[in-house]
Amino acid sequence: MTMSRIAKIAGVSVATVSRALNYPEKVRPELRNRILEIARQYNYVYHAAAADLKRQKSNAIGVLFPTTIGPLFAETLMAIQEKIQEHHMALIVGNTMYSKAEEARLVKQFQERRVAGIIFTGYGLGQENLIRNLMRQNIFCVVTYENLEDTDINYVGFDNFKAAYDATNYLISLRHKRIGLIIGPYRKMGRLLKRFKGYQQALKDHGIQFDAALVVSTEPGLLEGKQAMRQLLHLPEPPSAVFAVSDHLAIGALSSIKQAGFQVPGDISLIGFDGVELAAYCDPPLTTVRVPARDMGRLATEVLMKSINNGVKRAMQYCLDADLIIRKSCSELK
Amino acid sequence: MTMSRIAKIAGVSVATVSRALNYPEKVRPELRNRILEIARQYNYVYHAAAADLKRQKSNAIGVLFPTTIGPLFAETLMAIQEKIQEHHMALIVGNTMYSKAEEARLVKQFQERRVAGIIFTGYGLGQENLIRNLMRQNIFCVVTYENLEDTDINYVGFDNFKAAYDATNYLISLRHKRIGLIIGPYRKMGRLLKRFKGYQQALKDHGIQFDAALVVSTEPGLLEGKQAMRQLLHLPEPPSAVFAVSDHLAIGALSSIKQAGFQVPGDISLIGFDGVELAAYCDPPLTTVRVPARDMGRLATEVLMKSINNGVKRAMQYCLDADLIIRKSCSELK
DNA sequence: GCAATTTATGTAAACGATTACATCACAATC
DNA sequence: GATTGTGATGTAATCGTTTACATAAATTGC
Repeated sequence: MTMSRIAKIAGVSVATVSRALNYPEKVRPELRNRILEIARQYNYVYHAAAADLKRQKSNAIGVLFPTTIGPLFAETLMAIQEKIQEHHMALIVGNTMYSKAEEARLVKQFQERRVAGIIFTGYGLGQENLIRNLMRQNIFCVVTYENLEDTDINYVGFDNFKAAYDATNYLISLRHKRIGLIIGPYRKMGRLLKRFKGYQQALKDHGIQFDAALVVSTEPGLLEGKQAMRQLLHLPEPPSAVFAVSDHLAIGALSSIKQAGFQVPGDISLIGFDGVELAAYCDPPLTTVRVPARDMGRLATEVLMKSINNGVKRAMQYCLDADLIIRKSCSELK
Repeated sequence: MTMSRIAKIAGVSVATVSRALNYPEKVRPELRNRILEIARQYNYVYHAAAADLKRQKSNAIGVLFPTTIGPLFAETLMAIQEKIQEHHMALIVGNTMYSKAEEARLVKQFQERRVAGIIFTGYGLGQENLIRNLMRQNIFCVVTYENLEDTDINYVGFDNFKAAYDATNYLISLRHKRIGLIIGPYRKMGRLLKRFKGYQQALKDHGIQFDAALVVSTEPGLLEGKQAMRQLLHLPEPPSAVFAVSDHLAIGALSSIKQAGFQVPGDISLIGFDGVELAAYCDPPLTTVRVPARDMGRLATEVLMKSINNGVKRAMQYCLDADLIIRKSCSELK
């Protein structure tokens, strides 16, 4: 079933059918209803590809994630999803698996489908040129999880440096001096690097010597957190507090600490990052930094929609708050 | 940049350009390279919509999830993702939010995009007609998380009844008689209903009287698990063991039990469902039923690809194993 | 009652690929 | 050397919409 077949049956032109379907107010109600009725009867299904071809754009938008495992990205994805569906658009997703090549492939795929826009989630280093290229091709982009202050790129992020600084600072305020850091592959990822620097700066600002032996860089994951913590525990002079830069890492670390027979926070204070709901259900409930995963998703999608509907305009940039959530996993050093 | 522009520049016909791009072996190497080079130079991007229109199908496939929060579905999604990307296809995702209407809207969207197939993840009740309709329109479907034995529908699932039966049975083997059940909205969802029945049957097979007061049906989620457990704890005669039919519910329940000052498994045995990695990192590590989330995703995608490539054929149906994983959260009733 | 405006509909040309079919050159066969 | 076969390329129709423009009919204003 196609519009022209419907047109034939209704004894009108395809233009009228198209209008009846897309701009109902443009066709006389009586006729419109007749057309709609025929479409329904014959099970007409709109052919998006044909429309996309003619209109030279689609109503699909692409989202790029490193991975969707881990509750954080899943929340952002969910928020994006909801907004997208509100706008009756389609969402094409891709996982880069932290690989540049895979990312390139996916972006190409998005271009081939002529997506209206792309949301980059927590992207790596230096995609700025890629994004500018896309914008030039009229594909609007937004970046989440980062703040790209001195660029002309849309973003909805938070201050990774400050968030890590605050967390470290909190530990210091509890008199901790030997503070371990368990962090993802920060050398490869802009926002992790910023967090690393936030940690360093907090130490520096309080006259605490940075000790490379106290930082473990690892892949994200529960097991990795556990292993990293074990490593820290075996240090000649183990830390009295640990900042695990993801709740998943922290939960892994927690299990390692308990297994070694230590108490949290009695023997070791532990602070996480992300603020996933789960952190509140740990034993003890995990102090953490809440990153605005849902809000970023929501806002980023809105920003994208605005860009798309109003043409380019100037960059829209939002830096949301990431708040320290104090629960029970940290205590003052005796 | 379009094929015909490239054709003009190269002094050949569009057909040749199309062939150079799609069936490289069909055009003389020298000419092919010249065309490819021009395409590269002029930043040619393939126009998927145009091809889809002409070919009357797309290389996109749709996936439907109730929601993507909760680690389980996220894992399945990830597995699907990987397979899809291996096949160089595009993945359109939609969240039904457990709503029939939303599901219908998304399916329509998929149809409009002429997806090659749809993966239904853990679908509700009686979509069988919907699916048969889609198949008739040449949109191949696979259902995961369910086994639809006596139908002609592709599925890659596991035996929900048996999985729940086994878990309950295990508790019974530890001499428990009052076994609580915390479960999602089983009245609305086929697979939850089957699990409920598995629980009932296990009781029955061991001569234990079913007690409706011991089952709490709730939305999935940590908080809900916690509340449900609280409710169970306040019973005049609380259960000595609880089967929480999702690890998330179980973790919520666990926190509730601890908060009330009871021990797991000393006072109350607890068993989860799903077998997410996280369950191993609880305190105590959670005994659970491992559902083959990744495998279902992988296999379902493969089944779909085969359907698509080979035309319809007979239904492919796989019932994978869901194993009981015994850890530390259950003990024998004294 | 006529011109001017508005509203409803039709006409037809795109959009950018794919592909059946036609053509042509050349090699292989007897 | 005529015939057949093979491989490379071209021709042109087609997929199902959208939309600028044309036209016709109805409404308005004076």
